[in-house]
Amino acid sequence: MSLPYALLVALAEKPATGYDLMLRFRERLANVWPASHQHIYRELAKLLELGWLTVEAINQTERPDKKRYSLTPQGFDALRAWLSEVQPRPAVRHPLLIKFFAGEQLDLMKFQQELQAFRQETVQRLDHYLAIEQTFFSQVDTLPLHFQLQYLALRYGIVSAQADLNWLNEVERFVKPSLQASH
Amino acid sequence: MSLPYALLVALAEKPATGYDLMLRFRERLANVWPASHQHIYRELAKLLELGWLTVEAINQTERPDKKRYSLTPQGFDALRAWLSEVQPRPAVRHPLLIKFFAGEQLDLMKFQQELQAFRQETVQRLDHYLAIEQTFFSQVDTLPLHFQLQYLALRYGIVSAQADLNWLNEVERFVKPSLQASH
DNA sequence: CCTTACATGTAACAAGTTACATGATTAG
DNA sequence: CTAATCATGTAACTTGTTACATGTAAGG
Repeated sequence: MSLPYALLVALAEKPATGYDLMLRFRERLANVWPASHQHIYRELAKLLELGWLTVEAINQTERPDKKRYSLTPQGFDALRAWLSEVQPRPAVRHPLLIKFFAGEQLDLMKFQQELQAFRQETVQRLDHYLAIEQTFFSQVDTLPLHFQLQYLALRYGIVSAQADLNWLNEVERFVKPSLQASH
Repeated sequence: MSLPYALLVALAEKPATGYDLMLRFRERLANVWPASHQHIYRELAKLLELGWLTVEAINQTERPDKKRYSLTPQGFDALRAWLSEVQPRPAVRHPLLIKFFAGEQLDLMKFQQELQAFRQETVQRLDHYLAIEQTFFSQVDTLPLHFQLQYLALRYGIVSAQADLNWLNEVERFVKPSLQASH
């Protein structure tokens, strides 16, 4: 739904190949809109057919040939139109939360382990984000707006991860006593 | 991916028709796993074919006939197996966040409006959750564990919505000055 | 020698959304 | 009279994942 526009955003900043886009998505947009190379190539083909992109073939001898994509004027128009629309909040489907409705069927020991795993993953993700914050955005107030905005997208990741951890603490306060009572 | 198991969870608690399930999903699982009636009916058919459910036809005169689904022993086994596996954290794809990478292309006035819209929606959602918390869970410490767990799923919604609002405050601190500077 | 980086794709499948379809009853 | 509730579905489409496919070069 939004992947084509995420690609337009990336290409509006700078023309790129599918491979470049894959790397950029992995580095900077993993938190915002994860995308596989297969998916990216497929969408690029569609955008090309829509006339929103143009390609330029680049022949290389040492490396495989590549294709550099850029926005056409229609591509820029489509992007700006999308940017002006209010986008709906995405539905969050969280498998872990389903388990909170399983009642009797739930094995509390296993459940506790899963909560631990989720916590660890969240801590790692948070540390990763905090490291980026430190190295790239310690002087964020002096940076131009477009960098500040990227910083705020990172902050979304940080704030969400911290919220998840706070919630996990709450969960433990309820689950731990029951675990001990049961044996 | 997880919808079939969400259905098993619901049916393990109490046998139900597709319509019942749609209502339960709308009321209690909207935050956890939103699902349309079409999707639910389709998945029920699959689960039936897998042998995880049985149906019982109920003929009515005043209302359309209905079908009540219940778990088979295999259904219970499949559910417990799934509950014991660690589920991967879902990828969050947030269209709004893409806009934070749009730089020059972004119309700051429109963007500000979208942020306002997101804030309003989030406030409403939060109020809704807080109302549920008040009316059903004010005595949560005295409730049995399976209700406490459902409460914690609600808490996830509350904590996430509050985190979103905190983040929106941060965003405004950066975006508002730029808006004023630009005219 | 093995893995990673570079570079591009096709095909099959799974999951979710939207549109269409039908038909009775009840509440405002 | 109109909308909502009850009750069940089919079909087309979009989006995302996984598996398969190919081939060179550089680094450890």
